[in-house]
Amino acid sequence: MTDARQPPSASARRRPEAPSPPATAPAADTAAKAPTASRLLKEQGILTEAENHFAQFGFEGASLENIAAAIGISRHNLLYYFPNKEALYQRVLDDVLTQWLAGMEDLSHSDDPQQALRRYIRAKLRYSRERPNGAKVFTKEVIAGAPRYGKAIAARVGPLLKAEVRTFERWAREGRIARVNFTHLMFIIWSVTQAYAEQEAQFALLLGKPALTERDYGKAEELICRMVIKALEPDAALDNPPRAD
Amino acid sequence: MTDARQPPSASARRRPEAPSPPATAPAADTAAKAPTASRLLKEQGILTEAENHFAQFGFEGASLENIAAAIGISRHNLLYYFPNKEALYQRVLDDVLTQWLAGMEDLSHSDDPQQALRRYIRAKLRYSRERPNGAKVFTKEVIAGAPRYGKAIAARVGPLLKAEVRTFERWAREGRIARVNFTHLMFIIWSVTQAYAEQEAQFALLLGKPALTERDYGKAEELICRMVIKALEPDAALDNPPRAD
DNA sequence: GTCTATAATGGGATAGAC
DNA sequence: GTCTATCCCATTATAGAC
Repeated sequence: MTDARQPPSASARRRPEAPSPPATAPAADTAAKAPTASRLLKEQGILTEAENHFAQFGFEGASLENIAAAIGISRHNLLYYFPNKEALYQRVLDDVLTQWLAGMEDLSHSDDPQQALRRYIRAKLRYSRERPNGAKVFTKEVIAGAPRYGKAIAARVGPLLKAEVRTFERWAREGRIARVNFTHLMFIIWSVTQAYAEQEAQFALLLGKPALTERDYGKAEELICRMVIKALEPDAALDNPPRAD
Repeated sequence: MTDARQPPSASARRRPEAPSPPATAPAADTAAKAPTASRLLKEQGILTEAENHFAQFGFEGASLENIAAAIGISRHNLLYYFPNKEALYQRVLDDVLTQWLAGMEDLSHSDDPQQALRRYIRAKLRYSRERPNGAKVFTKEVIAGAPRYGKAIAARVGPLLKAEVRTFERWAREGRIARVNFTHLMFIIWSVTQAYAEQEAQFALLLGKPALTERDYGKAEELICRMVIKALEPDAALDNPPRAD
């Protein structure tokens, strides 16, 4: 953890504005809130830092003061870009969820169960590795009972999960996979893949390493895929009990 | 406490001889100062409430004021029983870890891989159901990078995990289970079983229920066991198990 | 053991400077 | 449009009085 936290110096931080305004189409949208590339850039910087702090301290524990200080701006400057703490938090979670749901849609559109699952697990693990703090913020929110983001989870994840389960059930009817409880299967896949983001510190600690390597993630992927795919291997012709959901 | 951190030297560990059990750390303070029964009772009440609050708000977010108020005492009365927030937090985590490690020791002492794993998964899921807040506090600590409890994890979990992996490797040598990465297998079992504590809110939300029922936990247990046991079925025809080393 | 005072922190609103 | 300064109020850790 780079803790090169520096006190917010009172020195004036004059950043020259973008010297050349986009002369191409300035009049396209007259007074419509121009996205202003520099603003988007700064927002992104705030969001990244906020993700780090929310991941480490949770919603209550994180402070706007520290988030702002970590990127060298004042708290009031931060509040200019996001109206309040809650809005900043919601944006962080929105972005994480958007990334995850993209991977889930891919899963539904495939037509080869094994390959689709392998791809999904691989993608989810890659997110965990590349953007662990997003997963951490999400899990902390869920642990607390999803008091601030529960509605968004129900609204955005619920429908996709149902579609996913329907896809699995179709595959099961076609005899391509065994009929297990597919909802719980998704819960389990989520849990495991996210654990490699959230608990990286613990896993690395127990492996005696400073951090997990690409090889470690490869081993995890191999084992997770093995577990999922073996569990979904059709039970041959032993018996095919139509299991109640 | 005891900084028994040892690098996982694969070289210095040649003999599979049964190692002397690495003296699990005695649970916190012993009977050094004869605590009265009423004091123990009050301590337990504080610990239970602290577990709830730390689970919901994290270390930074929880306040001694609220914990004390929830059980009808003053903050200063609480501070009489626990010197500060940090000590209270450590005690909560000590108690959780003690419970988990007991289940792990049982796993090592069994002689039937399948039965042992089923029992372990069932026990871990039962903990998740009966005492979800302990798991939540633990996971939140790990998510934050284990800044306050990392040493205890390394000292208490590490040795047991190694013993566990050695047991699995013996079973694999005997051809009773397939040879997978057993360390990651344990990581995965932990992640999944704990997820049913930490993420109960999310799972229930997505199932459209106010809370998970015993049936839900039963379904989870069935699927988790299936995944683990199928993944450990010896590959038989593919490559013959290495009978002797 | 309980109650109260103080200092520090943090979120938020408003006004105003570049 | 972007950023800073001042004020306000709630919360809380800590210390000390009773």
